[in-house]
Amino acid sequence: MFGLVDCNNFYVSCERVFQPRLEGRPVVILSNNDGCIISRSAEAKALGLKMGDPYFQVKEQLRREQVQVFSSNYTLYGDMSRRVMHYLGASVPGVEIYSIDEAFLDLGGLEQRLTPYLGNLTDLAQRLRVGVKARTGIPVCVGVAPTKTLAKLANRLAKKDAGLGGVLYLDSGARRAWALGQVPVGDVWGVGRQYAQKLTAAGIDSAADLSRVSEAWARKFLGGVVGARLVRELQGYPCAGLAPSEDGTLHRQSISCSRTFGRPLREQASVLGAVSAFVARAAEKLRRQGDLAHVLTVFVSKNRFGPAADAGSGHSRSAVLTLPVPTSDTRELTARAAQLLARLWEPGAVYVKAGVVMAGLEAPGGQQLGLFGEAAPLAAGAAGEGRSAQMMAALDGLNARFGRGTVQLAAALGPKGGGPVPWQGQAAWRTPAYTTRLEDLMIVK
DNA sequence: TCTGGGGTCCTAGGACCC
DNA sequence: TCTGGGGTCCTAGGACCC
Repeated sequence: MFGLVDCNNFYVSCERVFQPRLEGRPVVILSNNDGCIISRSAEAKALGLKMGDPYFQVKEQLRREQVQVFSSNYTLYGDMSRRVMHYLGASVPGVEIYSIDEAFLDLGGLEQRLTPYLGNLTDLAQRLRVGVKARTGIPVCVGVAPTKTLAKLANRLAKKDAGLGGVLYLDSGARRAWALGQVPVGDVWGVGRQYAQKLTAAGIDSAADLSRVSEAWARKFLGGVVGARLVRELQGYPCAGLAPSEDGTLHRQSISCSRTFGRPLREQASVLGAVSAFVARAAEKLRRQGDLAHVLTVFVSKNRFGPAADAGSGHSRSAVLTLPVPTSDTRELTARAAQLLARLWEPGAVYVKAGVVMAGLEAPGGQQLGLFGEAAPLAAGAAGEGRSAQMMAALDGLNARFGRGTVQLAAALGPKGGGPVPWQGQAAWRTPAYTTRLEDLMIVK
């Protein structure tokens, strides 16, 4: 049996924890660069504001309706997320962190172990909900069902129907059938815009309808094996297990960093500065995960909304490099990224965004084995790697202690003589890092 | 003027190998 | 005339997720 815990309007909820005056009022959080709406309170949703609405398009409405607007504060959200996940991890046998605001729970066999005193899985889910709220201030809903897909569906209903008290357990065939009938096919986990269109055109409107299509049909029209699994999961046959997240962190298979610039850039030096800063950030994440990258990608994008951007595609170009030796050294990665950027560069072009992706991640050590598994005789190289690791550890230590960007490569610095960094974007309404910066600690007088 | 960022998995096709 | 069948790796692209 799976549980799915989902934080309600997570980013808004995080802000509300530290600003109780926001309770009951419409609140939205904006994406990086204050570009789009990415989190909305229930009151904001009721005003018709949509996920992804560009800020400049709804600016007037926000002002008129006195909506409280905030830039995103990922330092705060990340820390709040850790607290929620830690509590969940301490409360049930297995937790898979699915995203910053969602976690799957392993509730297998738990029903049998619950005593009359402890109650059933609904009671357990209810206790978790109350516990998270009491310890972190974050409201959550819980869905419980025999498959992940059904747990997501149950969670969705628990969130929508206030009468359920934030928890829904699909404990019988009858209840599952009822739940499937409640949910439009486009709201099923794994059905996006394209598939929803295809499905409704075929007369499949609800999750219940979708649960009745044949496997062959699902394979043909819903992306092959993915679609087949999706339908099986709706029928109650689990196709995915729980992958517990060790020590409360998420291990990723690729790590990236990308940003839309504060303003369009046409000078290669400026874009190189941005790319260097992105490499530094991504390499930091890479080292925190304890991995080396074998594959490096750099991409640059032109404005995809401009008049020239017909057909929508072709606004982005990327270059990929398989590194001779996997690394997490910012200096090595920056040099390689600069080469890739030079390869991509179109003179005269105007770029609005760039990014780097590190993939082919592996733990140190494994890559040095020779053909027959023996340690390769790379004494000099190994010593070099030791020095590199020491240097990077020192870099990370200083930046952790004195703030991000205290020590960085010259390539990632802004223009000489200070002034605004050309690639840095807007964050006009960012709240303090209440929980992670001593200077930002809330003082209660 | 202004339209996010960071992920996952799967498929298909080509090159190359034995 | 006949035109294998595995396998790998790589790239590009598509769809989805929060």
